[in-house]
Amino acid sequence: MGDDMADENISDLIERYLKEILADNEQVKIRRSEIAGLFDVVPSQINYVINTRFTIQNGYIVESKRGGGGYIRIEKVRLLDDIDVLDSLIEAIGNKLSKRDSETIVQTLYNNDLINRREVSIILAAIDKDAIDLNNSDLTDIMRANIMISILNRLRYEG
Amino acid sequence: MGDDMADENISDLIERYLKEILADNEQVKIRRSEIAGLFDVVPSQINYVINTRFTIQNGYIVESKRGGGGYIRIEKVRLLDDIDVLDSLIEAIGNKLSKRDSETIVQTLYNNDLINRREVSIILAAIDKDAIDLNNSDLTDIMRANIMISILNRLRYEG
DNA sequence: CATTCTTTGACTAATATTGACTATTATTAT
DNA sequence: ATAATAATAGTCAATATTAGTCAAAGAATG
Repeated sequence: MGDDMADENISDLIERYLKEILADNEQVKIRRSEIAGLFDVVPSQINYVINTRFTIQNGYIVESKRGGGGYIRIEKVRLLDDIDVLDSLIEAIGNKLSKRDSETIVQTLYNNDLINRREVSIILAAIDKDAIDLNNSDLTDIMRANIMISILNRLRYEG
Repeated sequence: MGDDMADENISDLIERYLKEILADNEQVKIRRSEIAGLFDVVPSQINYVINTRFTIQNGYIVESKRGGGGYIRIEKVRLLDDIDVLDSLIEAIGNKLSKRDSETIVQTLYNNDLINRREVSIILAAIDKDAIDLNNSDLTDIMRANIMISILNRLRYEG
């Protein structure tokens, strides 16, 4: 597996194409079918490329709209200098998250000056037991994990 | 292919046109067929734009009259105080909440200076589709409603 | 060979656009 | 006054135009 450009697959080419645009622009807005046509692949392959290569972990956020004039927009975000705390918290959460552990995490965020008091209470409201309760404590813990990870990912970048 | 806005759909253009007028005026009074002619669309598309983009949740009230000299008037409403904004938003949510409506609500919170940009994005992260998805779109909308109400209630006494 | 990554396409979902039909109000004719 | 007509706006369902999901097939990797 020499790092020869010739043996790149099409997904890699599409990735490279988009990243070249993103080297000069904060964001790129595409019509899915256009890019698919440009590389002669089915439209859903664009989703594959986005899902595997433009994730939030890599510092991209993706927004889209369907219908007439629809689009996919990929935006580069500036990651914070010190995201180690966030990354290790995300790593530690896994699939499920208890109420108790979630409170520990929020406390850690606050202690590390990653969020302020007001943000503490917004986050606690978002994962409040009564809000996300599903009459199934396993599902509740899964939901809490998902929401917390989503918020932690958001805190990884500026703006 | 950077951040150009040239390829919006017509409904977005009409929305933008009306909001530009509303930036300088408390209200805008139009003749439906005139605006339709201006953008070369059927008159009922104006209703579509109004119903999807100038709802009460977004801070507009719409009044109209048929017959000769008929019109549509869009008015920006000024909600009395913060509690009123929160109460009417909570009232409007009900049992389920779509992604689109949730974005409108967050926008309204921001427009009324109840939350800042960072809080906007934390809240959006908390109700992100991928975070709260349960492979059942009805349940997703219920979950989104619950979380949003929980957050709005928190803001209600958080100041 | 087993596993993981890529490619494909059928099906689904969201949003926009159109137009036929309806409802309301104003104006004109009787 | 009343009835007919004209001039508006509203509703709703059909169609068009996008993007998303998912699982199966194929390719690459180790």
